[in-house]
Amino acid sequence: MTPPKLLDEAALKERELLIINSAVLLIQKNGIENLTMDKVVAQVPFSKGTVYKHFIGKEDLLLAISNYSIKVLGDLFYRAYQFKGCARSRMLLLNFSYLIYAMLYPALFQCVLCAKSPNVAGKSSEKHINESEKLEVKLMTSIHGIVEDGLNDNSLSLPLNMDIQQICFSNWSTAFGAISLLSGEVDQCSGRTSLIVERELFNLSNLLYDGMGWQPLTKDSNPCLELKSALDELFPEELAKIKAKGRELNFDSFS
Amino acid sequence: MTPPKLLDEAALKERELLIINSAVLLIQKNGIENLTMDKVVAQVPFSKGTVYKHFIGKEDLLLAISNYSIKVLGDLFYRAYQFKGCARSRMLLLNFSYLIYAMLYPALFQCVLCAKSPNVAGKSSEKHINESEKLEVKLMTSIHGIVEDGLNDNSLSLPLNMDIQQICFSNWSTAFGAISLLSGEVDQCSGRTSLIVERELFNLSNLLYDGMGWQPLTKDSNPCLELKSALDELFPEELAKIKAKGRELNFDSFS
DNA sequence: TTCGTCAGTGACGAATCGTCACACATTAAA
DNA sequence: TTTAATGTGTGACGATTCGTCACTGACGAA
Repeated sequence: MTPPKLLDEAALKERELLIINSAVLLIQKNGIENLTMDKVVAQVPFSKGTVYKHFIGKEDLLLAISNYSIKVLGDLFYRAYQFKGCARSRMLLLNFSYLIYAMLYPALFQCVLCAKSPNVAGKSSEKHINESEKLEVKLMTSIHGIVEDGLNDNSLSLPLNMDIQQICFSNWSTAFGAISLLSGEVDQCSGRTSLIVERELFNLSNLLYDGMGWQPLTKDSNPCLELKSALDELFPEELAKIKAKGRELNFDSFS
Repeated sequence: MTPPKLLDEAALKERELLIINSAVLLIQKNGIENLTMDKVVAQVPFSKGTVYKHFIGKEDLLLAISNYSIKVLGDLFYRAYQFKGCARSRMLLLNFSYLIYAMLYPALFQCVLCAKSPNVAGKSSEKHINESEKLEVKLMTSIHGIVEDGLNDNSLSLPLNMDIQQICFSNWSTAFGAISLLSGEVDQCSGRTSLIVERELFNLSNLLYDGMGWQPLTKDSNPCLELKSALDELFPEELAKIKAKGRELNFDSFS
């Protein structure tokens, strides 16, 4: 009479990942707006009913993809956090890991943006929403850690009326604004042709840190070269993949 | 044999605006994702075919709504640009006019974000795309003007390796990042509850201006109070409307 | 009056969504 | 082994939505 559990947890997870990966491939090929549950089902060795067992709807699948993306980004952030060097340099490095992520996985980046919209979050399952919140906390952990390192080595002091969380948010929203406005493939703003995302992110981050009074411990000759070599050391594979896509991080324009 | 033009331009424009307004009302009620051409047609004294004469598809309508929104925002920006006071204060004021816009017309704000996505831009008519580009130039004009005022009165000097356009973009993306991350009605990030959008926008903008070395000409005692009174003077109706919605700009938390 | 042109119509096919009645598999008890 | 109960998987189905297109009617010119 005991209700039998026929499926083990691991198989379910694996299947979920398979569905997510198939959906990501479809998004990369057709664009996120043309993602169709029917197409996903066609790509996958399960029927529609089974897919809907995992995701209560299209939006729920989208949120799950977003969560998967945030895991990927969280890994990049953590690597930046763990890198050698002074806190300010690592924070800049972290922002550039965000840019690398946006350039390398534009479809994933877009999924995260879409998942933020209330129409998606409102139609998703509690399970995936909770997971989303946990993942974002983890994402913030790396930023938080770097800020605390900066506070501890006295290179950074909290500005008036600001706490650590606000500092973290400042950095996050700055990077988010620059990257989301500039990383789109379509030139959205006219006259924006002269804006180069890596250069603006570099300048904007440094303006922000200067505004905070965040001092680099190493009075290095060229912070741009320092960033470049750190990126080469920390993200060699990612940079190679970006190069393979024909889009290269270019630091020559602002030496 | 001459083909008769039976419809005058003005009537067409008026009808287009009627369709747009009906669509905006529907978005406010049902959310942007549930906007349906059928529903729009039902709200409007025209048939589907006529609506499709004006907009080649749903995305084209969305872009048209976005353009309409940018006009509204452009007006707010221009009022901030024309206001009295030093350049830095007016730039801060402009950023807050952006926040007022996002709070007052969340549906419009969301439409602009959506219209940025390639799937919308890719399916829109040349006519609306061109209009979009022109409008964004106009939007940037106010920002550009304030920066030039700052340069002219020597309160601001261009940072190393940055031109006016990059300064403009810095301010724009900073405001965009903070507002788009925090103005959502859903608390998206966990732990974000302690972040207050008006406070973070204030702090972030000032950090940026400090980083640029942008000096306020008036050594006023309290820049926050100065902003508050400027907003009261420049946007009394808008602030009243926001109050009527139950959401008030609160400056008490960071006096 | 007759014809040509154009604004306007709404029924239609295609595509998509999510559901549900049913079929199959596995285990426990008889 | 048989039977019952429950978990798992299926894909046909109705409901929506999209954008089109053959048709109607109004108006002016010949």
